[in-house]
Formats: sequence, C-alpha cells, structure tokens
Amino acid sequence: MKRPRRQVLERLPDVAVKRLPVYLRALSDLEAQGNDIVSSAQLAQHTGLTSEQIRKDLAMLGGFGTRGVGYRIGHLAASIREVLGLDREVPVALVGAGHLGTALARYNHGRRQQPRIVAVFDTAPHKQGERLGDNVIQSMAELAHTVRLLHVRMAIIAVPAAQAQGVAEQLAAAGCDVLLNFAPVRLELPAPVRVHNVDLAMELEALAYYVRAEEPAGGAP
Amino acid sequence: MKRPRRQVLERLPDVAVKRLPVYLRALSDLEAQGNDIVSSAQLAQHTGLTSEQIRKDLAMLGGFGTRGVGYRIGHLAASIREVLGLDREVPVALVGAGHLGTALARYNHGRRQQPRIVAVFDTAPHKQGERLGDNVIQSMAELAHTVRLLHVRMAIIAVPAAQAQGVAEQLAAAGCDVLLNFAPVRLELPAPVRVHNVDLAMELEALAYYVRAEEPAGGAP
DNA sequence: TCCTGTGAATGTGTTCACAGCA
DNA sequence: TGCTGTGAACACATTCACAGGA
Repeated sequence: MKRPRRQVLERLPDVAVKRLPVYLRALSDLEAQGNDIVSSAQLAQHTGLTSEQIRKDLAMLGGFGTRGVGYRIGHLAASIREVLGLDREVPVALVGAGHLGTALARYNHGRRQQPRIVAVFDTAPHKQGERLGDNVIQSMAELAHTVRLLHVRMAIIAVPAAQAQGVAEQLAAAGCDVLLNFAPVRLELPAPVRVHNVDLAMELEALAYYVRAEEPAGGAP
Repeated sequence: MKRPRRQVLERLPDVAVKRLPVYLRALSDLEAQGNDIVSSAQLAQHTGLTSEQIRKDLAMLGGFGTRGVGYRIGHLAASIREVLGLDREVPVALVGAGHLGTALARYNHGRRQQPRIVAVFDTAPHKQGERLGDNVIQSMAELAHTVRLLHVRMAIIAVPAAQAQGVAEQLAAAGCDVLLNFAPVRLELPAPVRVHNVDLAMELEALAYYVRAEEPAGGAP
C-alpha cells in the first residue's frame, strides 16, 4: 500500500523534467527567428507557462541567466540538453513496426534529435529485412544481441497488448531500463526498470471529461 | 433534514481525471476474471497506485463503496463512465490518415470504447473515399459540415506540424473545443478550446533524463 | 473483524514579492 | 532600468491515522 519514494536530492522533479523539452523547442524556434537572447517572459509567451515557473526551473539547472538581460539561447539550450543527457548518443530500440511504430520512426527520422532510434524489431517474418527510416527491421531473436551490442538502454514498445509483457521482459533482460510503452497493458517489471505509459484510448477517455461544458439544454448556436 | 446526498464535486482535479481511465481498465480486467467486488487494496495492486489514493478518488466521485466489503465492480465502472461522460456518445473526429492516424483508428476500432471516431479527414485526394476502420476518409472541405452534423466536440490532430494550426482553427470554427494534438507545435487557439498535446519526440527527450544514473553493467565514463 | 471514508498532517509544486546584479 | 534568482506564502496533492458502518 505504501510506495516508498526515496528522492535523492540533485534530482529534478519529474514535472520539471517534462518541461525541459518544451523549453528546448521554444529555444529552437526563437533561435531560428534570429534571436540570441531570450527573457523568461518571452519564453513564457512561447510555451504557455509562467515566467516565474520558467525562472525556477532554469535556476534549478544551475542558473546561468544574466540579470537585467536574459538567457543566451545557445548556451541555455546546450545546458538543458546536457541535463537531459541529450549531449551524448541516446540510442533507442523500437519494437513493433506496425502503423504506430512506423509513425514513431518517421517522427524521429531526419530531425536533429538525440534520442535516436538505432534498431527496429518485429515479429512478422515478412517485415524483417525491410527498411524503416534509417533502420533495417530485425527479428525478435536478434533483439538481445543487438540491444547489448549498441548499449541501448531505452526502448519503445509498439506491439499489440498481448505481446507487450513478453517484449518488455526481453528488453529488460537485454539491459533496457527505460521503456516507453504504447500497449494498453500495465507492465510488471523488476524494480530498476522505469516504464512510461502512453495509452491513447485512456487519453481519449480522460479528455471526454472536458467535453461537457456549461452548455444549457437547448444548445442552439 | 438530512439526506444521503452523494454529490459529485463540480470539478475534479485534472490529476484525478487522468486516473479514472486507469481504474476503468483495472475494473474491466477484474470483471473479466470473474470478480464482482473489489477492494481499494486490490485496485492498488492492479494499478500501481496506493489504496488511500484510490479511496480518495472514488470518494470524490460520490463514494459508493461498502465499508468492510469493497466496491461493486459493475456499479463502480458505470459511475466512473458517467463522471467522465462516457455513458453517452462521445463522437471524435480524426484529422490525418497517415500512419499515426491509422494506428489511432485501429486502436479505437472494435473495442467497446466510447470516445469513438466517427469521422476521418485527410488532405490527400487519393486517400479520400478509402475506408479507415469504420469510417470513409473525407476531404478537408467536408470537415466543417460533418463535424457540425455529428455534433463532434472532440478531435484528434494527426497531421504534419505545418498543417496543424490551420486544421485546429477549422476544427474550432466547426465547434470542436477539445483537441488532442500529436503535431509537434504549440497551437494558438481562442480561450474556450482546450488542447492536450502528445508530443512523441518530447516524450523521448524527457525520458532520456532517466537513462543516466549508475550503469547496470560495465559502463564507460 | 473487515474495508471505506475523511479530517489532519505532510509533502510537493507554483505563485508572489522583492532583493540583487548588470 | 530590466530581468534574474530566491525566500516566503500559498495552493494543491498525497499520505497518515483513525472514526464509522457493514
């Protein structure tokens, strides 16, 4: 019943971590517009967050703004990437080359992104050997070897629900400890593995809550 | 005069709303296993949340557990669906029939789900007229008319970034006020429209943060 | 006894207000 | 002056501890 949560200081709160990529994109936009310096107020406009929130977050990363001026975009972006670990190679394995897997691979392909898909696996024999983005689809039998060889620690599970648990276990056994799971099942894995779930059906269900506003009965627009 | 008036709060906190679909799925699993009654402790096991958390949430919905016993699965699930608005038709429009859109449509197809995709749109003329799940792909020109006709208030944006803002505006103009946006851009829309973003690239970037720490095996630097 | 429901205590994140520096 | 950085106040969410009904 009790979930012990040992928070080693030095670690950012999860909510802040989720915001860092948002800053990264805003910075990239601003840089593309030719800016060199940005204030927390400008970032607020571009992200929809408050300027105080942004200053708090950025101060947590070490605080490298200049009072009275703002943040140097290039420097700030580099710092955020460093904190997130995006300044190194972050190899990702994608399991499942169906429509969702393909969409993810395309999403990732080409962009100057760092978590980069370096291996794709699928159970369907007829897909194996085909290309998907920058990768050739491999069989599940090759998963353990490839994942270990490429030092992959992060993986995306885009397989049907029935296969997800098995795939997750194979990934964990091969050394992956951060999983992004799109299958609509709760994965049971040993402690060090962190699972982040994205469940599109649940997402829609939750959103339904907000589709009932103050619409009086005779809703004639 | 005292009446056992079980009143649902006017507005549930967003965090709680996000958990309701989780309960719904756990309940559905438990029901499939032949259970009739469930305790908050059992739900905790199935969801990974704490039992206190669960009791708080369920009490917020009106509290219909039986002390010393637990919750009646069927009744509880029905209540959650009602709170989320899933006891009525919740028609959804899907814009973009690429890989992501197709994955979403498949995800939704067949399951006894309530936010149901009732219309699909795409710009590509060669796709128009094709089937996707239960729907025939329509042109963007038909969007406004169809959305209004079917009283669609919720929409999924699964188009390239460059088109997303335009699509969002068309949807909003046609009466959609809850959008689920998969395009990697921040949408600017008038106040009443609620946008929920799912950005897969950002998701990966944030997760990269958790791929550091003590290497499981012989790491490098 | 069981397990729910809930006030109280705690913890966590956000906002405020302003000090401090360019 | 302008904008960052930050302690303090606040709001919210979670956990605890136990009261209360089956």
